[in-house]
Amino acid sequence: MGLDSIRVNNTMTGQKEPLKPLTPGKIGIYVCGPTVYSFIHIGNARTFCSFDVIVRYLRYCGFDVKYVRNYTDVDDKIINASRVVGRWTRDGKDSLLLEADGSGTFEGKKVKWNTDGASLTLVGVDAEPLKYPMKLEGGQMMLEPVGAPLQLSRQTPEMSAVELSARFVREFETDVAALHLLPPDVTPKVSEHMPEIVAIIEKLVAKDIAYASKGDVYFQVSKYPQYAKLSKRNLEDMQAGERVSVGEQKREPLDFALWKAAKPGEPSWDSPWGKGRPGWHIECSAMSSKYLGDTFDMHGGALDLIFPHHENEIAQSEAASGKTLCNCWMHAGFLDLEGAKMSKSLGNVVRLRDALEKVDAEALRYFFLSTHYRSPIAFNDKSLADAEARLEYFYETLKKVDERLAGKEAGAGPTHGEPGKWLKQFEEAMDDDFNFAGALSAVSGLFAAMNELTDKPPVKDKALVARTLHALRGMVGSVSGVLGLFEEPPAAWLLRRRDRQVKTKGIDPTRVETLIAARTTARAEKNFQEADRVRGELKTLGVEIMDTPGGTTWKVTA
RNA sequence: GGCGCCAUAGCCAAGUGGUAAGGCAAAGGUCUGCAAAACCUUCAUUCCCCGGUUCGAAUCCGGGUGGCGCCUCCA
Repeated sequence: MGLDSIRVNNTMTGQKEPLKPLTPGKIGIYVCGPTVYSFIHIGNARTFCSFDVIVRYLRYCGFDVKYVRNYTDVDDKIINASRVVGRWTRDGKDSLLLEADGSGTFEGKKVKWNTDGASLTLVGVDAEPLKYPMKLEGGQMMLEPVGAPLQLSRQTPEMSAVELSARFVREFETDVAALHLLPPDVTPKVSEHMPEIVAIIEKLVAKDIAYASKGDVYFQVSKYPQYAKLSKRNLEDMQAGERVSVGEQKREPLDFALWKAAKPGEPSWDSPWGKGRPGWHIECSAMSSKYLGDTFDMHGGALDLIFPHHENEIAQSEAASGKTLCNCWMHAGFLDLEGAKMSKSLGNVVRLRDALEKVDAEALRYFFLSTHYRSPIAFNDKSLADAEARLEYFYETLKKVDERLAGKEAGAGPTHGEPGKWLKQFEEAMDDDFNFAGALSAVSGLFAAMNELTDKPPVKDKALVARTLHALRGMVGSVSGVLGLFEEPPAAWLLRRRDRQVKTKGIDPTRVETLIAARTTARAEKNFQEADRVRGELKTLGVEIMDTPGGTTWKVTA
C-alpha cells in the first residue's frame, strides 16, 4: 500500500500501469457526472460508487486528491424533456400528463415516458413501448401514431430547462447520499462555465481546427490526426457507416459540434457565433482544464463514454492545449439487467431510488463492490438478498465485538497471531487496479478472526484476546473508510433492516414480543415442550429467535 | 462490417507463467434443554473446446464455439 505501489488499468494503453502522479503525492481526477434530466438509475450508481471507492482508497494511501465530478445541466435531453412536461388535452379533454419525474398518464393509463425531441415514447400503454413521432409548435403537440394523428393542446405553463436540471441535481444528490458517496471536491455545472467553454472553442477556431458554420461550430476531425487513439477505431470504417443528420452544417461526416445555434424558444448563451449552447463533450474539456489543468492524472466514466465522449474530449483538449489531456483513463463496466443492458427503448431502466425501496442502500453498495469495477455485474434479486444477508453477518459481528470491547482500554502488549495480515491483503488487492472483490475476501478474514476471538478464543489469556480484538476492530475502521461500508452503528443498521422486513412481510412486532415473553416464562418453568411450541409458532410467522446472554432476540427469516 | 470485452465448482466471484482467494448453497462437527448465530472440517487433479510455446499455462500464442458491449443518446 502506499504512494508507489498502485497499479491501474489504463484504457489508453490497455494495460495495468504504475500510478505516477504528475505531482508526487497529489492526484487530480475527473469523473464524468450525470446529465441531469431524470433520476439516476442503478447503472449510474454503480459507476459513481466505483469511483467513490477509488478516490477513498487514494486518500487512504495518503494522496492529496482533488476529485472533480461535473453536472451536465445544459443538454438536448434536458431541453427536450422540459418542452413536453405538463398537462395536455385533446378535443378539450384530458389526454396526456407528463410529470418531470418520468411518470405520467395517457388516455387514462399510467405510463412512463421519455423523448428525444422528435418522438415521444410511452411505456405501459401496451405490452410494447409506443413510440410516436412528435411535433411541437406554439403550445400544440402533434403525435403521429400509425393511423390518425393526435393533436394535443398544452394546459400548463412550459417548464424551463433550468428548472428541470436544477431539480435533478437535487435529486441526484439525495440519491447518492443514500449510497454513502462522498461529495467530490468540485462539482462544476455547464451553465456556470460558458465563458470557459466559449474560450476553448475560440482557441480551436483560431487554430483552424474548428470552423463556424451558420451559427454552429464544428471540430474538424481530419485536422487532428490522433483522433480515435483511445477507442482505437479506424476512421475509414467509421465514415462508411456515418450519416449526417438533417440540418447539420458539417464539412465532413465525422466532425462533431462544439457549439449549436439556438432554435427559437431554446435556452441560449451569447457567443461570437451568435446565441447558442455548447455541444456535448466540450464542457468536460473546459471544466477539467479549469479545475485540474491541461494535463491531469485520472479520468473516469463508464465504458460507453469511451466513444464518442472521451474520444472527443481528448481531441478538443489536446488540439487546444497541445498537451496530453490525461495520463490514465479508467472505465467502469456495465450493470446488466436480466442478461441485457438497461435501455429506455426496452423500458427496463431501474432507478436507484426505486431499487432502494427494496434493498438496503449499504447492501446495494456491497453488491456493487462484490465484482471488479471493470467487469459486468448482473443485477438480480438473489444477488441483492445475498448481499444483504452478508451485511447482516458483518453488522452482527460488529455489534458483538463492540459490546465486548465497550469501555475497555486496549492496553499495550503482543497480539495473537497476525491480525495485520488481513489489512495487508486488503491493501494488496486494492493496489492491484482497485480489486474490490479481492479486497472483500480479506475483509471476510478480518471478520472471521473477530468472531473466533469472541466466540471460541484459541488462547486463554483474556488480555491478549482483548488486545487482538481491539487491533482487528481498528482495521475494520480502516477498510470501512475505504469501502464506505460498516459506517453505521451496528444496532441501528440491524434494527432498520428488521423494521423494513417486518413491513414487507406484514409481521406484527407486538405479537412477536408477546410470544417471546410466553416462551421465556415456559423456559423458566422448564416447560420445554411449550417453549418449543411457541418457537414453532413464531417460525410460521417468519420469525427466528435467538437466546443470548442478554435475553432472547429475534429476526425475520429470509 | 469495424473495434473491444468475457467464458473459473450447483450459484456469485478473485486469480495474467509456478501448481485454483472469498462468498452463497450443501454435508459433518463444536456450542445449545432444543434452536439460531458463530467457529471448525469437507466441497474444482481442474479453469468452454482443439492445437502450440514452455521445465511448467486458468494465465502466453493460433484456431474454434458461446455470450456481451461500443460504433446513434446512453454510466
